[in-house]
Amino acid sequence: MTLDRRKRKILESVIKDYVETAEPVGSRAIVRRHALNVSAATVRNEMADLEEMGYLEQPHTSAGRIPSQKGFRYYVDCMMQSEVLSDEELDLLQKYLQEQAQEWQQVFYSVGQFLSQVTNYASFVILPPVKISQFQYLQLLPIDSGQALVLLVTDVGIIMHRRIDIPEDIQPEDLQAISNLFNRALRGRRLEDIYRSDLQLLREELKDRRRVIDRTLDTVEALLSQTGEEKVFISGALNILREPEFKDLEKIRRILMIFEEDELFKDVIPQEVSNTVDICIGRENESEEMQEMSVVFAGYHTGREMGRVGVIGPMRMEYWKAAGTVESVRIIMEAFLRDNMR
Amino acid sequence: MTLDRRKRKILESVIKDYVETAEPVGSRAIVRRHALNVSAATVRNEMADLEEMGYLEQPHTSAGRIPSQKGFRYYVDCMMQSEVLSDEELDLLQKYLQEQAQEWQQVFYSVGQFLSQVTNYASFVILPPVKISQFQYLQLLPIDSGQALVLLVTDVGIIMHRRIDIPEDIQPEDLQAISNLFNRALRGRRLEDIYRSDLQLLREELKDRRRVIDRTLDTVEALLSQTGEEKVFISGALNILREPEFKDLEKIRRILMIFEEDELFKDVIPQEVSNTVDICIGRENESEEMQEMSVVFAGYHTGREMGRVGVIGPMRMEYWKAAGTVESVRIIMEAFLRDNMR
DNA sequence: GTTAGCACTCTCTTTTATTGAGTGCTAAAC
DNA sequence: GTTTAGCACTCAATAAAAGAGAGTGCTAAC
Repeated sequence: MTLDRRKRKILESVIKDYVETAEPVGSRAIVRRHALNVSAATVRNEMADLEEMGYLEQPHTSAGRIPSQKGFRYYVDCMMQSEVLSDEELDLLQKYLQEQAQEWQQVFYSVGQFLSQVTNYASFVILPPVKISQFQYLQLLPIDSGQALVLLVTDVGIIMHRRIDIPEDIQPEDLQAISNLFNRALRGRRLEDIYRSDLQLLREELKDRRRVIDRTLDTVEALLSQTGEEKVFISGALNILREPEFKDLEKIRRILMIFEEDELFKDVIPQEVSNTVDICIGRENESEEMQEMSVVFAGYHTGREMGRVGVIGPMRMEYWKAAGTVESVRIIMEAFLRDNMR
Repeated sequence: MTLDRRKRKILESVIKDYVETAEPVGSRAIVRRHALNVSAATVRNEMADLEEMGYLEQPHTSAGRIPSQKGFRYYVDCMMQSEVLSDEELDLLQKYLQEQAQEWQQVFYSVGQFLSQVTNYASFVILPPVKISQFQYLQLLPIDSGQALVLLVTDVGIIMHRRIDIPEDIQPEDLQAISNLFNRALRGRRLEDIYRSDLQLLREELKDRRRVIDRTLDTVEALLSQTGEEKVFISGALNILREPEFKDLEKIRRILMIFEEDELFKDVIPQEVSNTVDICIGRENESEEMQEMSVVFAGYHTGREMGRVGVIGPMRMEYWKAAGTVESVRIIMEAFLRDNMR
């Protein structure tokens, strides 16, 4: 499992060159471009060894070598040095964040934009599901004669709303009373608990009361029913069109469709995330369609919840750059959320 | 400018076959597939005429003919019979609308989904800019100690909100008083007028009053500053990957990037829209990137505002189907908005 | 253990033939 | 005058053949 110094150097050279050129790398090219003090023939012997060990493979007999999935894995595990963000990139990220600091969701969007711009891969930011946060506040507001707004605010300041019809004769005080009713019953409860049980109880309790209460209950239920979903921001998905290994339009279409459909996409990214950068290479991905792609990602905390952030690119990926960028972004984003939001 | 019966029949045959197969159409194929009571030689002569007149063109000498842009234009203007939605399609549209009827914006999204699914082209729905609608209602709501929500509701029920910091000691009644202040001053005014002038006046008038008022003014201004944008829903953009004429990945990327960026996209669709279906074929489009695509669109009314809806596909498009579908959708959507919303 | 040398392999590119769909033109038929 | 059969001709697309070149694996010498 452990390789000697020279083999490692050669493996690294193959990876670097292949990532850059997308072409198989030959022995001569390696001695020329990387200061190996040996001849091409020696490199050839070493490469033959590396192939036998499974770290390299040959598209056909008379071609150079390309790194195998196992080769990338070894590199990532045992040799890679993450490349940290440059000062310019840090400035850029700060600018992105500054500009869009007002709205909670905008922060994630900006981070995604930054990630895809800096890495040239598709980036994603998956927000923690809303259902874990707490009910803080419900307010019924009259908007028009016969219409009211049901407004629901969570402890992290997420706001949901929907309009309902109400009888014309109802007074603002009544609406306020109903709001208070809900607030007394639900304040501080987790949304998922409310959805699962509290709402039922409340419904029992309030049976045969006013129509508006029923409507409100229904509306709250409808609003909560969506809180299980995790919002996804994807940027730079079209970058894969630039990768020379993707020529098959039907394959591209399938991948882009996953990027388009949040529900599909979420299943592509592993659920269990740690706080450190994790990497799935090629067939390590569970998803059928992602067998030729790699995912570099990390979990991030927003208070007690956890979201996921990362990039997706071809297996022939600049892992060092991607890993460093994702890691930096994770840290800066966490800090930003802690300091500027709520 | 006017073609005799037989020439029209032949032009139509070429268009139908070419749209279906994406291959140049030969004289023999025409007599075989369409019940022309003449020989291939006759058709050849007619086709030569049509080519000379500019309605057909030949990729190379020994190929069949394909319709030129002018040919499509003639067909669309003088021969086309729009194909109305089938009963199943109408049912499907109803289902889409029923399911998503709750939220104003969802309606447009559903309509877009339907359009792209039925036509297999990319669809778009451009919403009228919010700024034309009227200020109905502003409410300051305390959420947390030191935080309040500024809530702005328009006459068509669009809701905008943002959180602001407020002094801890401020009372709910104060917030209500400030809300009332704004409401008295702004109710019924158009958002764009408020943004352009009223807000300035109000600022003068309220100078040196409480900090919260200032904050609120700033927030309202910030909210209104975005109301000039027209929201765009696009569906089925990836359908273009299926069209055989699009093989060049760089070209595809440029087109998809336009679909991704609302600001770019809006410029691709003509501004002046009537209430009937309009068609831009190939180079009739102003946009550089859309020279090989066609747009079938119509304007729709939502009260006094006007939005745009339509589909985008290759020049080799089923115009009859697209035009009929867009027209039906426009009518049904207008009716639905009128009856179910507000 | 390392390296020069060389035969060998296999893709990629270029060249050459072959095929076939489709045209345009001419002359005869209607 | 219009239509049609017939035929030579054109040109892309496909297939087959030839050539070039990058790179390997192996052998033998250092």
